[in-house]
Amino acid sequence: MGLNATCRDCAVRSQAICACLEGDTLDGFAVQGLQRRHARGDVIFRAGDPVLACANIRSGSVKLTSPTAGGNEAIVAVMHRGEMIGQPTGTAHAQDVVALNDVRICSFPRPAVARLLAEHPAAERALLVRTMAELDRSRRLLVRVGRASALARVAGFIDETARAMGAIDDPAGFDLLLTRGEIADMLGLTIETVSRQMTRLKTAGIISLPREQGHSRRVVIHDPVALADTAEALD
Amino acid sequence: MGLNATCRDCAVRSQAICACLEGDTLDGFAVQGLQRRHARGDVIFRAGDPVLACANIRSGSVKLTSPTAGGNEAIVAVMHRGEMIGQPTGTAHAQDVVALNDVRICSFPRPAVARLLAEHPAAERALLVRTMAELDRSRRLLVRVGRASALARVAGFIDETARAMGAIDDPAGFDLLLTRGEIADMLGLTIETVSRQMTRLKTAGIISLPREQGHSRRVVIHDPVALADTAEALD
DNA sequence: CGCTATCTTGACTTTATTCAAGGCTTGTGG
DNA sequence: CCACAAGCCTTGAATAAAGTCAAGATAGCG
Repeated sequence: MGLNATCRDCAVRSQAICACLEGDTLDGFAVQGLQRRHARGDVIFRAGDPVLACANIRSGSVKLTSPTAGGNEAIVAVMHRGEMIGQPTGTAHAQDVVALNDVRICSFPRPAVARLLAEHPAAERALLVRTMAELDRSRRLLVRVGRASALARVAGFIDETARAMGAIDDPAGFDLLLTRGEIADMLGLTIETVSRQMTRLKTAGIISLPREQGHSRRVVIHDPVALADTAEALD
Repeated sequence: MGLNATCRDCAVRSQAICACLEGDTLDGFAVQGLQRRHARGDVIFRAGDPVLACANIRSGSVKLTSPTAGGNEAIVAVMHRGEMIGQPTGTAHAQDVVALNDVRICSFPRPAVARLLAEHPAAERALLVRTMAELDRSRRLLVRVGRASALARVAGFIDETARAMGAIDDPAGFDLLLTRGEIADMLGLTIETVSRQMTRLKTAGIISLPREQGHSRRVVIHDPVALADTAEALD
Protein backbone atom coordinates (compact mmCIF):
# COMPACT_ATOMS: atom_id res chain seq x y z
CA MET A 1 0.00 0.00 0.00
CA GLY A 2 3.06 2.22 0.21
CA LEU A 3 2.45 3.93 3.51
CA ASN A 4 5.06 6.34 4.74
CA ALA A 5 3.42 7.87 7.77
CA THR A 6 5.78 8.29 10.69
CA CYS A 7 3.56 7.94 13.73
CA ARG A 8 2.78 4.31 14.38
CA ASP A 9 -0.79 4.95 15.44
CA CYS A 10 -1.36 6.99 12.35
CA ALA A 11 0.20 4.32 10.18
CA VAL A 12 -2.08 1.70 11.66
CA ARG A 13 -5.04 3.93 11.17
CA SER A 14 -4.03 4.74 7.60
CA GLN A 15 -3.65 1.10 6.83
CA ALA A 16 -7.03 0.49 8.34
CA ILE A 17 -8.71 3.20 6.26
CA CYS A 18 -6.94 2.00 3.15
CA ALA A 19 -8.07 -1.53 3.78
CA CYS A 20 -11.62 -0.30 4.23
CA LEU A 21 -11.52 1.57 0.99
CA GLU A 22 -10.46 -1.59 -0.72
CA GLY A 23 -13.39 -3.52 0.66
CA ASP A 24 -11.88 -5.07 3.75
CA THR A 25 -13.99 -5.11 6.86
CA LEU A 26 -11.01 -4.63 9.15
CA ASP A 27 -11.32 -7.94 10.92
CA GLY A 28 -7.56 -8.32 10.73
CA PHE A 29 -6.72 -4.91 12.12
CA ALA A 30 -6.26 -3.78 15.67
CA VAL A 31 -8.37 -0.68 15.60
CA GLN A 32 -9.66 -0.53 19.12
CA GLY A 33 -11.49 2.54 20.27
CA LEU A 34 -12.98 3.41 16.88
CA GLN A 35 -15.52 0.63 16.81
CA ARG A 36 -19.16 1.40 17.43
CA ARG A 37 -22.33 -0.65 17.55
CA HIS A 38 -25.82 0.39 16.54
CA ALA A 39 -29.23 -1.24 16.90
CA ARG A 40 -31.99 -1.20 14.28
CA GLY A 41 -33.36 2.30 13.88
CA ASP A 42 -30.29 4.11 15.21
CA VAL A 43 -29.38 7.15 13.16
CA ILE A 44 -25.65 6.84 12.51
CA PHE A 45 -25.34 10.05 10.51
CA ARG A 46 -28.02 12.67 10.02
CA ALA A 47 -28.62 14.61 6.80
CA GLY A 48 -27.35 18.16 7.09
CA ASP A 49 -25.05 17.46 10.01
CA PRO A 50 -21.39 18.33 9.58
CA VAL A 51 -19.21 15.39 8.60
CA LEU A 52 -17.26 14.58 11.76
CA ALA A 53 -16.33 11.10 10.65
CA CYS A 54 -16.88 8.46 8.06
CA ALA A 55 -17.05 4.76 8.67
CA ASN A 56 -16.72 1.26 7.35
CA ILE A 57 -19.48 -1.27 7.92
CA ARG A 58 -17.96 -4.28 9.69
CA SER A 59 -21.23 -6.16 9.92
CA GLY A 60 -24.89 -5.47 9.37
CA SER A 61 -26.60 -3.14 6.90
CA VAL A 62 -27.82 0.44 6.75
CA LYS A 63 -30.25 2.51 4.68
CA LEU A 64 -29.62 5.95 3.23
CA THR A 65 -32.75 8.08 3.37
CA SER A 66 -33.60 11.51 2.01
CA PRO A 67 -36.21 13.19 4.16
CA THR A 68 -38.74 14.59 1.68
CA ALA A 69 -41.42 17.19 2.09
CA GLY A 70 -44.51 15.43 3.43
CA GLY A 71 -43.42 12.91 6.05
CA ASN A 72 -42.54 10.11 3.64
CA GLU A 73 -38.89 9.25 3.54
CA ALA A 74 -37.25 8.17 0.30
CA ILE A 75 -34.63 5.43 0.54
CA VAL A 76 -31.91 6.03 -2.03
CA ALA A 77 -29.60 3.12 -1.14
CA VAL A 78 -28.99 0.18 1.17
CA MET A 79 -25.37 -0.52 2.09
CA HIS A 80 -23.83 -3.67 3.48
CA ARG A 81 -20.80 -5.17 5.18
CA GLY A 82 -17.54 -3.80 3.83
CA GLU A 83 -18.95 -0.58 2.38
CA MET A 84 -18.10 2.98 3.39
CA ILE A 85 -20.67 5.41 4.76
CA GLY A 86 -20.30 9.14 5.18
CA GLN A 87 -18.89 11.75 2.81
CA PRO A 88 -15.11 11.92 3.14
CA THR A 89 -14.84 14.99 0.92
CA GLY A 90 -18.11 16.73 1.69
CA THR A 91 -18.87 19.11 4.53
CA ALA A 92 -22.38 17.90 5.40
CA HIS A 93 -24.09 14.53 5.19
CA ALA A 94 -26.49 14.38 2.26
CA GLN A 95 -28.75 11.67 3.70
CA ASP A 96 -29.67 10.07 6.99
CA VAL A 97 -27.80 6.82 7.52
CA VAL A 98 -29.90 4.46 9.63
CA ALA A 99 -29.09 0.97 10.96
CA LEU A 100 -31.30 -1.82 9.60
CA ASN A 101 -30.16 -4.48 12.07
CA ASP A 102 -27.32 -4.82 14.56
CA VAL A 103 -24.54 -2.88 12.90
CA ARG A 104 -20.87 -2.74 13.84
CA ILE A 105 -18.97 0.09 12.25
CA CYS A 106 -15.40 1.24 12.39
CA SER A 107 -15.44 5.01 12.52
CA PHE A 108 -12.63 7.29 11.35
CA PRO A 109 -12.51 10.94 12.34
CA ARG A 110 -12.62 13.30 9.40
CA PRO A 111 -9.13 14.78 9.90
CA ALA A 112 -7.55 11.32 9.80
CA VAL A 113 -9.39 10.50 6.59
CA ALA A 114 -8.55 13.86 5.05
CA ARG A 115 -4.89 13.41 5.88
CA LEU A 116 -4.84 9.91 4.47
CA LEU A 117 -6.53 10.92 1.25
CA ALA A 118 -4.17 13.85 0.88
CA GLU A 119 -1.11 11.70 1.44
CA HIS A 120 -1.97 8.43 -0.24
CA PRO A 121 -3.18 8.55 -3.82
CA ALA A 122 -4.05 4.86 -3.69
CA ALA A 123 -6.63 5.59 -1.02
CA GLU A 124 -8.15 8.38 -3.03
CA ARG A 125 -8.26 6.13 -6.06
CA ALA A 126 -10.01 3.39 -4.12
CA LEU A 127 -12.58 5.89 -2.90
CA LEU A 128 -13.10 7.18 -6.43
CA VAL A 129 -13.66 3.67 -7.77
CA ARG A 130 -16.17 2.99 -4.99
CA THR A 131 -18.01 6.22 -5.64
CA MET A 132 -18.30 5.46 -9.33
CA ALA A 133 -19.66 2.01 -8.55
CA GLU A 134 -22.18 3.65 -6.26
CA LEU A 135 -23.18 6.06 -9.02
CA ASP A 136 -23.74 3.09 -11.27
CA ARG A 137 -25.88 1.37 -8.67
CA SER A 138 -27.93 4.52 -8.18
CA ARG A 139 -28.55 4.79 -11.92
CA ARG A 140 -29.63 1.17 -12.17
CA LEU A 141 -32.13 1.78 -9.39
CA LEU A 142 -33.27 4.92 -11.19
CA VAL A 143 -34.02 2.94 -14.34
CA ARG A 144 -35.87 0.29 -12.33
CA VAL A 145 -38.00 2.82 -10.47
CA GLY A 146 -38.67 4.81 -13.61
CA ARG A 147 -39.57 2.09 -16.05
CA ALA A 148 -40.42 -1.22 -14.37
CA SER A 149 -43.82 -2.47 -13.25
CA ALA A 150 -44.54 -2.88 -9.55
CA LEU A 151 -43.97 -6.63 -9.84
CA ALA A 152 -40.63 -6.20 -11.60
CA ARG A 153 -39.50 -3.63 -9.06
CA VAL A 154 -40.24 -5.90 -6.12
CA ALA A 155 -38.66 -8.91 -7.85
CA GLY A 156 -35.59 -6.82 -8.61
CA PHE A 157 -35.34 -5.65 -5.03
CA ILE A 158 -35.50 -9.20 -3.69
CA ASP A 159 -32.99 -10.41 -6.26
CA GLU A 160 -30.56 -7.61 -5.48
CA THR A 161 -30.87 -8.01 -1.73
CA ALA A 162 -30.31 -11.77 -2.02
CA ARG A 163 -27.15 -11.21 -4.06
CA ALA A 164 -25.86 -8.57 -1.67
CA MET A 165 -26.28 -11.03 1.18
CA GLY A 166 -24.84 -13.91 -0.80
CA ALA A 167 -28.04 -15.89 -0.37
CA ILE A 168 -29.45 -16.16 -3.88
CA ASP A 169 -29.22 -19.96 -3.72
CA ASP A 170 -29.45 -20.45 0.03
CA PRO A 171 -32.22 -22.93 0.85
CA ALA A 172 -32.41 -21.45 4.35
CA GLY A 173 -33.37 -18.10 2.86
CA PHE A 174 -32.29 -14.69 4.09
CA ASP A 175 -33.62 -11.63 5.84
CA LEU A 176 -35.11 -8.89 3.68
CA LEU A 177 -33.88 -6.16 6.09
CA LEU A 178 -36.59 -3.71 5.09
CA THR A 179 -40.24 -3.61 6.15
CA ARG A 180 -42.90 -3.47 3.43
CA GLY A 181 -43.11 0.24 4.09
CA GLU A 182 -39.39 0.71 3.61
CA ILE A 183 -39.39 -1.35 0.42
CA ALA A 184 -42.19 0.88 -0.81
CA ASP A 185 -40.14 3.98 0.08
CA MET A 186 -37.24 2.60 -1.91
CA LEU A 187 -39.19 1.52 -4.99
CA GLY A 188 -41.66 4.41 -5.21
CA LEU A 189 -44.67 2.22 -4.37
CA THR A 190 -47.11 1.88 -1.47
CA ILE A 191 -47.08 -0.70 1.32
CA GLU A 192 -50.16 -2.42 -0.08
CA THR A 193 -48.75 -2.71 -3.58
CA VAL A 194 -45.49 -4.19 -2.29
CA SER A 195 -47.43 -6.69 -0.22
CA ARG A 196 -49.58 -7.70 -3.19
CA GLN A 197 -46.55 -8.25 -5.43
CA MET A 198 -44.88 -10.37 -2.76
CA THR A 199 -48.01 -12.46 -2.63
CA ARG A 200 -47.96 -12.82 -6.42
CA LEU A 201 -44.35 -14.03 -6.35
CA LYS A 202 -45.23 -16.46 -3.60
CA THR A 203 -48.33 -17.73 -5.42
CA ALA A 204 -46.22 -18.22 -8.56
CA GLY A 205 -43.91 -20.46 -6.53
CA ILE A 206 -40.88 -18.24 -7.13
CA ILE A 207 -40.36 -17.40 -3.46
CA SER A 208 -41.81 -18.33 -0.12
CA LEU A 209 -42.28 -16.23 2.99
CA PRO A 210 -41.84 -18.66 5.89
CA ARG A 211 -42.60 -16.09 8.57
CA GLU A 212 -40.71 -18.04 11.24
CA GLN A 213 -40.31 -17.10 14.88
CA GLY A 214 -37.95 -14.16 15.18
CA HIS A 215 -37.38 -13.93 11.43
CA SER A 216 -40.46 -12.12 10.29
CA ARG A 217 -38.92 -10.81 7.11
CA ARG A 218 -37.37 -14.03 5.90
CA VAL A 219 -37.54 -14.96 2.22
CA VAL A 220 -36.59 -18.18 0.45
CA ILE A 221 -35.97 -18.06 -3.27
CA HIS A 222 -37.13 -21.22 -5.03
CA ASP A 223 -36.51 -20.13 -8.60
CA PRO A 224 -33.72 -17.55 -8.96
CA VAL A 225 -33.97 -17.59 -12.76
CA ALA A 226 -37.68 -16.83 -12.78
CA LEU A 227 -37.06 -14.13 -10.19
CA ALA A 228 -34.42 -12.47 -12.35
CA ASP A 229 -36.64 -12.80 -15.43
CA THR A 230 -39.51 -11.16 -13.58
CA ALA A 231 -37.20 -8.36 -12.48
CA GLU A 232 -36.14 -7.64 -16.06
CA ALA A 233 -39.59 -7.98 -17.63
CA LEU A 234 -40.32 -5.01 -19.85
CA ASP A 235 -42.70 -2.60 -18.22
CA MET B 1 -2.49 23.19 -9.62
CA GLY B 2 0.99 22.03 -8.68
CA LEU B 3 2.12 20.47 -11.96
CA ASN B 4 5.58 19.04 -12.25
CA ALA B 5 5.46 17.15 -15.53
CA THR B 6 8.60 17.48 -17.60
CA CYS B 7 7.43 17.23 -21.20
CA ARG B 8 5.95 20.52 -22.32
CA ASP B 9 3.21 18.96 -24.34
CA CYS B 10 2.34 16.68 -21.47
CA ALA B 11 2.36 19.63 -19.10
CA VAL B 12 -0.02 21.54 -21.31
CA ARG B 13 -2.25 18.53 -21.62
CA SER B 14 -2.14 17.89 -17.88
CA GLN B 15 -3.02 21.48 -17.18
CA ALA B 16 -5.86 21.20 -19.61
CA ILE B 17 -7.27 18.05 -17.99
CA CYS B 18 -6.83 19.57 -14.54
CA ALA B 19 -8.65 22.69 -15.62
CA CYS B 20 -11.46 20.54 -17.00
CA LEU B 21 -11.76 18.64 -13.79
CA GLU B 22 -12.12 21.90 -11.97
CA GLY B 23 -14.96 23.02 -14.18
CA ASP B 24 -13.12 25.07 -16.77
CA THR B 25 -14.19 24.65 -20.38
CA LEU B 26 -10.66 25.10 -21.72
CA ASP B 27 -11.36 28.27 -23.62
CA GLY B 28 -8.06 29.64 -22.35
CA PHE B 29 -5.95 26.66 -23.32
CA ALA B 30 -4.22 25.83 -26.55
CA VAL B 31 -5.33 22.27 -26.97
CA GLN B 32 -5.48 21.94 -30.73
CA GLY B 33 -6.06 18.54 -32.22
CA LEU B 34 -8.13 17.15 -29.38
CA GLN B 35 -11.26 19.13 -30.13
CA ARG B 36 -14.21 17.45 -31.76
CA ARG B 37 -17.65 18.56 -32.85
CA HIS B 38 -20.85 16.57 -32.83
CA ALA B 39 -24.33 17.22 -34.20
CA ARG B 40 -27.60 16.30 -32.48
CA GLY B 41 -28.01 12.55 -32.34
CA ASP B 42 -24.32 11.71 -32.68
CA VAL B 43 -23.24 8.94 -30.34
CA ILE B 44 -20.08 10.22 -28.67
CA PHE B 45 -19.48 7.13 -26.55
CA ARG B 46 -21.37 3.86 -26.73
CA ALA B 47 -22.29 1.70 -23.73
CA GLY B 48 -20.07 -1.35 -23.52
CA ASP B 49 -17.31 0.08 -25.70
CA PRO B 50 -13.84 0.23 -24.19
CA VAL B 51 -12.92 3.62 -22.75
CA LEU B 52 -10.45 5.05 -25.27
CA ALA B 53 -10.85 8.61 -24.06
CA CYS B 54 -12.81 10.87 -21.84
CA ALA B 55 -13.82 14.41 -22.62
CA ASN B 56 -14.83 17.81 -21.39
CA ILE B 57 -17.91 19.52 -22.83
CA ARG B 58 -16.83 22.91 -24.20
CA SER B 59 -20.29 23.82 -25.41
CA GLY B 60 -23.64 22.14 -25.89
CA SER B 61 -25.26 19.33 -23.94
CA VAL B 62 -25.45 15.54 -24.01
CA LYS B 63 -27.70 12.82 -22.63
CA LEU B 64 -26.58 9.59 -20.94
CA THR B 65 -28.86 6.72 -21.88
CA SER B 66 -29.10 3.14 -20.69
CA PRO B 67 -30.45 0.90 -23.42
CA THR B 68 -33.08 -1.24 -21.69
CA ALA B 69 -34.72 -4.46 -22.75
CA GLY B 70 -37.68 -3.55 -24.93
CA GLY B 71 -36.64 -0.72 -27.24
CA ASN B 72 -37.26 2.13 -24.80
CA GLU B 73 -34.14 3.94 -23.72
CA ALA B 74 -33.85 5.27 -20.19
CA ILE B 75 -32.11 8.63 -19.80
CA VAL B 76 -30.15 8.69 -16.54
CA ALA B 77 -28.59 12.15 -16.85
CA VAL B 78 -28.16 15.24 -19.00
CA MET B 79 -24.76 16.94 -18.88
CA HIS B 80 -23.80 20.44 -19.89
CA ARG B 81 -20.94 22.79 -20.72
CA GLY B 82 -17.97 22.30 -18.43
CA GLU B 83 -18.79 18.75 -17.35
CA MET B 84 -16.76 15.60 -17.94
CA ILE B 85 -18.07 12.63 -19.89
CA GLY B 86 -16.60 9.15 -20.02
CA GLN B 87 -15.24 6.96 -17.26
CA PRO B 88 -11.63 7.82 -16.49
CA THR B 89 -11.16 4.85 -14.16
CA GLY B 90 -13.49 2.32 -15.77
CA THR B 91 -12.74 -0.04 -18.63
CA ALA B 92 -16.06 0.18 -20.50
CA HIS B 93 -18.60 2.97 -20.92
CA ALA B 94 -21.67 2.32 -18.79
CA GLN B 95 -24.09 4.38 -20.91
CA ASP B 96 -24.46 5.79 -24.39
CA VAL B 97 -23.47 9.45 -24.50
CA VAL B 98 -25.45 11.24 -27.22
CA ALA B 99 -25.27 14.87 -28.38
CA LEU B 100 -28.46 16.89 -27.81
CA ASN B 101 -27.42 19.85 -29.95
CA ASP B 102 -24.21 21.08 -31.53
CA VAL B 103 -21.59 19.90 -29.09
CA ARG B 104 -17.91 20.80 -28.95
CA ILE B 105 -15.84 18.52 -26.78
CA CYS B 106 -12.20 18.39 -25.85
CA SER B 107 -11.17 14.77 -25.84
CA PHE B 108 -8.31 13.30 -23.83
CA PRO B 109 -6.90 9.86 -24.59
CA ARG B 110 -7.20 7.45 -21.72
CA PRO B 111 -3.46 6.99 -21.15
CA ALA B 112 -2.97 10.74 -20.72
CA VAL B 113 -5.80 10.89 -18.20
CA ALA B 114 -4.55 7.82 -16.37
CA ARG B 115 -1.07 9.30 -16.13
CA LEU B 116 -2.39 12.61 -14.89
CA LEU B 117 -4.57 11.01 -12.25
CA ALA B 118 -1.70 8.83 -11.12
CA GLU B 119 0.68 11.75 -10.86
CA HIS B 120 -1.47 14.60 -9.62
CA PRO B 121 -3.56 14.02 -6.53
CA ALA B 122 -5.34 17.34 -7.07
CA ALA B 123 -6.75 16.03 -10.32
CA GLU B 124 -7.97 12.85 -8.72
CA ARG B 125 -9.53 14.86 -5.94
CA ALA B 126 -11.35 17.10 -8.40
CA LEU B 127 -12.68 14.05 -10.22
CA LEU B 128 -13.81 12.53 -6.93
CA VAL B 129 -15.67 15.70 -5.96
CA ARG B 130 -17.37 15.78 -9.35
CA THR B 131 -18.35 12.14 -9.13
CA MET B 132 -19.87 12.65 -5.71
CA ALA B 133 -21.83 15.63 -6.98
CA GLU B 134 -23.06 13.46 -9.83
CA LEU B 135 -24.11 10.75 -7.37
CA ASP B 136 -26.06 13.36 -5.48
CA ARG B 137 -27.76 14.53 -8.65
CA SER B 138 -28.65 10.97 -9.57
CA ARG B 139 -30.21 10.39 -6.16
CA ARG B 140 -32.26 13.57 -6.37
CA LEU B 141 -33.60 12.42 -9.72
CA LEU B 142 -34.31 9.01 -8.19
CA VAL B 143 -36.43 10.59 -5.47
CA ARG B 144 -38.29 12.69 -8.02
CA VAL B 145 -39.03 9.76 -10.31
CA GLY B 146 -39.98 7.54 -7.41
CA ARG B 147 -42.24 9.81 -5.43
CA ALA B 148 -43.47 12.83 -7.40
CA SER B 149 -46.63 13.14 -9.49
CA ALA B 150 -46.34 13.50 -13.25
CA LEU B 151 -46.92 17.25 -12.96
CA ALA B 152 -44.22 17.67 -10.30
CA ARG B 153 -41.75 15.61 -12.31
CA VAL B 154 -42.24 17.72 -15.42
CA ALA B 155 -42.10 20.97 -13.43
CA GLY B 156 -38.91 19.76 -11.75
CA PHE B 157 -37.35 18.86 -15.06
CA ILE B 158 -38.08 22.27 -16.53
CA ASP B 159 -36.82 24.02 -13.40
CA GLU B 160 -33.61 22.03 -13.35
CA THR B 161 -32.95 22.48 -17.05
CA ALA B 162 -33.53 26.22 -16.75
CA ARG B 163 -31.06 26.46 -13.87
CA ALA B 164 -28.47 24.39 -15.70
CA MET B 165 -28.73 26.76 -18.64
CA GLY B 166 -28.75 29.85 -16.44
CA ALA B 167 -32.10 30.89 -17.85
CA ILE B 168 -34.46 30.60 -14.90
CA ASP B 169 -35.25 34.32 -15.12
CA ASP B 170 -34.54 34.90 -18.79
CA PRO B 171 -37.53 36.58 -20.46
CA ALA B 172 -36.30 35.24 -23.80
CA GLY B 173 -36.68 31.70 -22.49
CA PHE B 174 -34.43 28.77 -23.27
CA ASP B 175 -34.31 25.55 -25.21
CA LEU B 176 -35.53 22.40 -23.45
CA LEU B 177 -33.00 20.23 -25.35
CA LEU B 178 -35.11 17.09 -25.05
CA THR B 179 -38.14 16.06 -27.11
CA ARG B 180 -41.31 15.08 -25.25
CA GLY B 181 -40.32 11.47 -25.81
CA GLU B 182 -36.90 12.01 -24.27
CA ILE B 183 -38.36 13.84 -21.28
CA ALA B 184 -40.69 10.88 -20.83
CA ASP B 185 -37.71 8.50 -20.98
CA MET B 186 -35.97 10.53 -18.30
CA LEU B 187 -38.94 10.90 -15.94
CA GLY B 188 -40.47 7.45 -16.32
CA LEU B 189 -43.61 8.76 -18.06
CA THR B 190 -45.13 8.55 -21.54
CA ILE B 191 -44.99 11.16 -24.29
CA GLU B 192 -48.69 11.93 -23.89
CA THR B 193 -48.46 12.44 -20.15
CA VAL B 194 -45.51 14.80 -20.51
CA SER B 195 -47.39 16.77 -23.14
CA ARG B 196 -50.48 17.03 -20.94
CA GLN B 197 -48.49 18.29 -17.95
CA MET B 198 -46.76 20.90 -20.11
CA THR B 199 -50.18 22.06 -21.21
CA ARG B 200 -51.30 22.26 -17.58
CA LEU B 201 -48.29 24.40 -16.66
CA LYS B 202 -48.99 26.62 -19.65
CA THR B 203 -52.69 26.92 -18.81
CA ALA B 204 -51.76 27.83 -15.22
CA GLY B 205 -49.68 30.71 -16.60
CA ILE B 206 -46.47 29.36 -15.09
CA ILE B 207 -44.71 28.85 -18.42
CA SER B 208 -45.35 29.50 -22.07
CA LEU B 209 -44.34 27.50 -25.11
CA PRO B 210 -43.77 30.07 -27.86
CA ARG B 211 -43.04 27.51 -30.57
CA GLU B 212 -41.05 29.99 -32.65
CA GLN B 213 -39.39 29.35 -35.97
CA GLY B 214 -36.36 27.14 -35.50
CA HIS B 215 -36.81 26.98 -31.73
CA SER B 216 -39.49 24.36 -31.47
CA ARG B 217 -38.63 23.36 -27.93
CA ARG B 218 -38.43 26.84 -26.43
CA VAL B 219 -39.86 27.53 -22.98
CA VAL B 220 -40.36 30.81 -21.14
CA ILE B 221 -40.80 30.70 -17.37
CA HIS B 222 -43.22 33.34 -16.15
CA ASP B 223 -43.37 32.30 -12.52
CA PRO B 224 -40.21 30.55 -11.28
CA VAL B 225 -41.52 30.37 -7.71
CA ALA B 226 -44.73 28.64 -8.72
CA LEU B 227 -42.70 26.32 -10.92
CA ALA B 228 -40.42 25.34 -8.04
CA ASP B 229 -43.43 24.93 -5.74
CA THR B 230 -45.10 22.66 -8.26
CA ALA B 231 -41.90 20.63 -8.56
CA GLU B 232 -41.74 20.11 -4.80
CA ALA B 233 -45.44 19.42 -4.29
CA LEU B 234 -45.92 16.28 -2.24
CA ASP B 235 -47.04 13.38 -4.35
C1' DC C 1 -53.09 -10.81 28.19
C1' DG C 2 -53.67 -6.95 25.71
C1' DC C 3 -51.18 -3.35 23.04
C1' DT C 4 -48.84 -1.92 19.00
C1' DA C 5 -46.73 -2.37 14.69
C1' DT C 6 -46.62 -4.83 10.62
C1' DC C 7 -48.68 -7.30 7.06
C1' DT C 8 -52.49 -9.00 4.06
C1' DT C 9 -56.64 -8.70 1.50
C1' DG C 10 -60.80 -6.60 -0.56
C1' DA C 11 -63.54 -2.81 -2.71
C1' DC C 12 -63.26 1.42 -4.83
C1' DT C 13 -60.92 5.63 -6.76
C1' DT C 14 -57.39 8.08 -8.93
C1' DT C 15 -53.68 8.47 -12.01
C1' DA C 16 -51.25 7.58 -15.79
C1' DT C 17 -51.16 4.57 -19.97
C1' DT C 18 -52.89 3.03 -24.23
C1' DC C 19 -55.13 3.62 -28.45
C1' DA C 20 -56.60 6.75 -31.85
C1' DA C 21 -56.97 10.88 -34.49
C1' DG C 22 -55.54 15.20 -36.00
C1' DG C 23 -52.40 19.41 -36.17
C1' DC C 24 -48.07 21.86 -36.63
C1' DT C 25 -43.10 22.12 -38.48
C1' DT C 26 -39.62 21.09 -41.32
C1' DG C 27 -37.60 19.42 -45.18
C1' DT C 28 -37.85 17.40 -49.97
C1' DG C 29 -38.93 17.01 -54.61
C1' DG C 30 -41.95 17.97 -58.39
C1' DC D 1 -43.76 27.75 -55.07
C1' DC D 2 -46.58 24.17 -53.60
C1' DA D 3 -47.61 19.41 -52.37
C1' DC D 4 -46.40 15.87 -49.65
C1' DA D 5 -44.13 13.11 -46.26
C1' DA D 6 -42.00 12.45 -41.77
C1' DG D 7 -41.40 13.57 -37.21
C1' DC D 8 -43.09 15.73 -33.26
C1' DC D 9 -46.74 17.45 -30.47
C1' DT D 10 -51.53 17.79 -28.72
C1' DT D 11 -55.98 16.20 -27.41
C1' DG D 12 -59.79 12.92 -26.47
C1' DA D 13 -61.82 8.49 -25.00
C1' DA D 14 -61.22 4.07 -23.09
C1' DT D 15 -58.33 1.02 -20.28
C1' DA D 16 -55.13 -0.65 -16.99
C1' DA D 17 -52.21 0.01 -13.09
C1' DA D 18 -51.30 1.50 -8.79
C1' DG D 19 -53.12 4.25 -4.91
C1' DT D 20 -56.50 4.94 -1.20
C1' DC D 21 -59.57 3.57 2.26
C1' DA D 22 -61.00 0.10 5.30
C1' DA D 23 -61.03 -4.15 7.82
C1' DG D 24 -58.86 -7.94 9.79
C1' DA D 25 -54.86 -11.12 10.69
C1' DT D 26 -50.40 -12.03 12.65
C1' DA D 27 -46.34 -11.34 15.35
C1' DG D 28 -43.58 -9.20 18.93
C1' DC D 29 -43.43 -7.03 23.53
C1' DG D 30 -44.31 -5.38 27.97
